[in-house]
Amino acid sequence: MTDIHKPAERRRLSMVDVAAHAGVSVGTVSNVLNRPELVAKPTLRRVRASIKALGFVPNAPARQLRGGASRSVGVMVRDIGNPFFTEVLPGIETRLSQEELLLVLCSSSDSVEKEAYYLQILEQHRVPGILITPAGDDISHLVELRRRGIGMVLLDRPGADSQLCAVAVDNVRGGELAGAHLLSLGHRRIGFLNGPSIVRQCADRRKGLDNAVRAAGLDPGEVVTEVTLPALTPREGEAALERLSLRGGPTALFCVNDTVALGALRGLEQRGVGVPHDMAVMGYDDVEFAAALSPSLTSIRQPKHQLGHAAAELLLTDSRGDAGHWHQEIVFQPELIIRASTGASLSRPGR
Amino acid sequence: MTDIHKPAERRRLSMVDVAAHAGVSVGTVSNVLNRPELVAKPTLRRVRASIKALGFVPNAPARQLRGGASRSVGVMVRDIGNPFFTEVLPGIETRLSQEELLLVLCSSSDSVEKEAYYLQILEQHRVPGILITPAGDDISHLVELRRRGIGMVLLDRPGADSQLCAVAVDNVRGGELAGAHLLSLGHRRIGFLNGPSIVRQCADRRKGLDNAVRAAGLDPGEVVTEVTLPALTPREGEAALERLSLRGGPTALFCVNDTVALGALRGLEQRGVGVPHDMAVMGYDDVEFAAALSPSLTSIRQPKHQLGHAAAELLLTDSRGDAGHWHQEIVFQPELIIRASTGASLSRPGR
DNA sequence: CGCGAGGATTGAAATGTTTCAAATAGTTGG
DNA sequence: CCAACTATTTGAAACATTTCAATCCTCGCG
Repeated sequence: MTDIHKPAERRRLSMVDVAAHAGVSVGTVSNVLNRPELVAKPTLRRVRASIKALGFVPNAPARQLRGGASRSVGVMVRDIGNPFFTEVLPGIETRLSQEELLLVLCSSSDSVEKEAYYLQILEQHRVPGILITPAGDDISHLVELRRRGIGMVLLDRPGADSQLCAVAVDNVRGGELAGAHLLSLGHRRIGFLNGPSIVRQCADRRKGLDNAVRAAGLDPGEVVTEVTLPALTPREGEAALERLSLRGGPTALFCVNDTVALGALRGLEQRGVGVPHDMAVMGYDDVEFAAALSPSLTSIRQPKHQLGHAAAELLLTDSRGDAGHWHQEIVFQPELIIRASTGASLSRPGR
Repeated sequence: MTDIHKPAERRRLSMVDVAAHAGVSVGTVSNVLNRPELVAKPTLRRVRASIKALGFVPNAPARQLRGGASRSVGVMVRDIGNPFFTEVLPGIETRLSQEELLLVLCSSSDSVEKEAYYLQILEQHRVPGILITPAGDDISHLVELRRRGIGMVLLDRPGADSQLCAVAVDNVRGGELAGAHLLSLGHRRIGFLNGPSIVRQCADRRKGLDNAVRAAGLDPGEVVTEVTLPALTPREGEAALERLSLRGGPTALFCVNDTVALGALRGLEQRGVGVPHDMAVMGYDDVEFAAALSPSLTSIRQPKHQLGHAAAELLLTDSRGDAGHWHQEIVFQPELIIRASTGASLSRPGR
């Protein structure tokens, strides 16, 4: 007969209480929880009954204090609002939940300081690993964390020369695909709505675009007009149009991601600029909604779910500290998805 | 001169090491960290120098063991892939990060078992609070957790009779708005692409739709044809069209959310059904991309950022266990956003 | 010169686990 | 009936903190 008289017990139950209730030692209770095969059947039953009767819930921090690393991994993104991350997250979550790992989500909001702050907290929590899309260009602090024993995998960012594992999509190649596509349609003046060039992905896509222009025997300086947005949101995408002379300016717009393209599309419609006739537009990422936009958006597809899954996988091996594992880099290839917004069957851009 | 000879020290540093290095007791080190005002200036300097020199990082689990509750709150969503949650998350994150709280993200994938599993882990971690969109209809287990001292706030779900705080948008009202809009355009046969009715939001929106139909003096059984989707994804939205006799069937489609509407739009286009002329379509949530779809999507707007922010706020007061705080419910009002997909200026649905 | 006040520091208990060597009980073979 | 095992169980140390009563100084004042 378990009978709780106290209306609201102050102290939470511990294994000591369970042990007393079941008439065994704490060591045995611990064994029931962690190595039940060592415990005799009847004892097992009895202890389990006590646990249930008392409503005992093990204390994870205490466990961890003794045991070592935590069961949560950190995932740091630059902006949770970005649908790209939303589509990568399920891939990560799927893999982590298989390992019964908790996912601690941090958003650096593109601030190096906030990133540093969160990293510090994660280290204090003794997480076994961190999956991160760094806010800044310098990743030496990440290498340092890795050296201190925290698994570290760069997400959507090449590890390059550094000692870090990385999972990325080839952004230079993506930029090339986009550039080549627009050039093949006859465009010779391309507006590039880009993010800040300290963001690696942005810089790489620009590089790819330039490569494509040069490959066509043209001068990037002549062909490409870049507008740098402070943030990759629809609002900024729309606002960026102001800084671009629409008439007599570019005949095509390459947006550094679909979110920006969405804003651009909205803005162009308001200004009565027809897409793709007056202006071709393409995005990047091929997020879920790209195909359903008006007009449907040509984009560069990234295997987002796979990206997340592979990153999680790599993090698992990295944080296990498997011998024989040094840094590894997985690079996925982007894919050009042609849709209406670039009017692929266009003879020559108007005017 | 701090000189580390060991190539890779096994044991991590603890406050004991810092104390030794600085020539003080551990108690003092602790004071430096937690109540620096109690410590004499020179000592403070010395200890801080030692911390830096040794690279000491406090151990959060140990801290918590002594101190009590953790600095992480749980956020349980039904599906991280759903853009609705993506747009709610920033609101939550903003508020939590102000309190220097970590956000542990759990996705129940609409499984009651997975939800229960995660809740158990969160309880073990002694989180001070949980923000949750429950997977099932029964929330008694949540009330129980609350009783055990874990702050609990229902997200996007009315707390109703129960003892829980809740932040929600009035889904019945949303359904009414949608229904009234379609009816006012002359539609008399409405297809409703709904989710499983155990999901509260789905059931409520249906109820609202029926209300609107009745308010117009009509019989919901005649007007509404519901198709129940197993999951609220574009894919399922598209597939659902098969189960609806498009010709001679409904003249309008109400989709339980924008993600489903996106799929429906895609499917209708493939089948050559013109929107809004042959079929009016509306969604729910008014997510970021709704305005830019082809055609732009009429939807029911929910104040998503506010929703997240308010939920986090409520959770903070609830987990502080402030006296004078009992359960509180915040209900936001949805708003009808009319766009092209319902062809608002339509005389009468064709055929 | 002695005393008390008050600031600074210390030492040890307490937190809830896990782990492991040692103790105990139970069983089998001789 | 004992020895030698084996299967269980136990008790205490260890983990890294925080907290708090107790101690130690150092001044200032009478």
